Amino acid sequence: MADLERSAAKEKFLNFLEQKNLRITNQRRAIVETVFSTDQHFTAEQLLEWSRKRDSSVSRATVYRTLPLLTESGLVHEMDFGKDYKIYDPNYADHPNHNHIICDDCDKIVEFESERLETLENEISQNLGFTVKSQQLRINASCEDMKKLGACNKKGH
Amino acid sequence: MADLERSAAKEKFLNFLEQKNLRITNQRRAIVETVFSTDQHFTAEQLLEWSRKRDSSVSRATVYRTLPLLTESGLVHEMDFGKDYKIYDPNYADHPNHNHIICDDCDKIVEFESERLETLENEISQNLGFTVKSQQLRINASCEDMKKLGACNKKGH
DNA sequence: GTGGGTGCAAAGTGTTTGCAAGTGT
DNA sequence: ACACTTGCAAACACTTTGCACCCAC
Repeated sequence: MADLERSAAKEKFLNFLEQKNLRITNQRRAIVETVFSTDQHFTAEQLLEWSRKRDSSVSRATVYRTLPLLTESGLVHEMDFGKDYKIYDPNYADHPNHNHIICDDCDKIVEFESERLETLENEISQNLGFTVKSQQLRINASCEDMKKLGACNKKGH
Repeated sequence: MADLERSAAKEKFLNFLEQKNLRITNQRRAIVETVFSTDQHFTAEQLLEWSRKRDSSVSRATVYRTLPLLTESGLVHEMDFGKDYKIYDPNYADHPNHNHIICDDCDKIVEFESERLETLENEISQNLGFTVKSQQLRINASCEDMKKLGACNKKGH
């Protein structure tokens, strides 16, 4: 579904590097291609592992140094779900205001958007005298219905 | 305002310990009294510092070992605002569904509650086939209006 | 008395950084 | 060539844990 969007994102990021006079190295290319060839959320460690399949010379340091560039470019979103590592979301540019429900049983993460929610958030913030820069709604839940349908995989990842 | 609620919370926690056959030591007493004598959010390190004023024998290890008990008891809420340390909120029992706006400029945290928000969240979750266990809305914002009123303290802490 | 609790310091974990060598432009 | 990048390993910041001693019950 998102093949075109993904290669567009890759393109955008390479432009972003150019504009900042940053170099397009083989390692960065491998990382960027990895990021924008998946729809999945990932951790820094996963990104390292996957990127190394494309270019085994990619180091942990380079991954950690590239992630801030990706988030700064606005194409990837950094999230915190209360685990001790951060989770990155490559779908950010397409859906900048999506929220997440996490199943506490199987760690499944489902994204959703809601205009009503956004409107309400802006309203509340304005009443409190703030200007919203970003919002993040995190709902921890159990997907009981999914379990009944056999879709909740307790084994986690 | 919350003096009665706070000593009630302390009481509840001591009961919680009893029920689990855990001991009420001087160190735990110092930590608990510290927690429930403030309205402020705090970090583990701050809790250590404050607790040591009551009992200098409190160690970092004991603080870190007591915090999970406090959250397990439901009287304190653990939160993650994307910093590299966790923030604890002793107001949880009184207002279990409050949300937070963080001013990115001065790190000020403002709590708020909204019934409409809760209703909306539950509705969305149900539609997606989840049963909500907890929700956490975090809004990052800038308190420009507050600055105009002189209430935004850029110096942070 | 005994099983849980404590302080200490060492170990862990995810992430950042100093440095010398390498490389895109 | 020059400045930006890299890999490595050491450094970091926060949190957890092994151990021998201690103490609430």
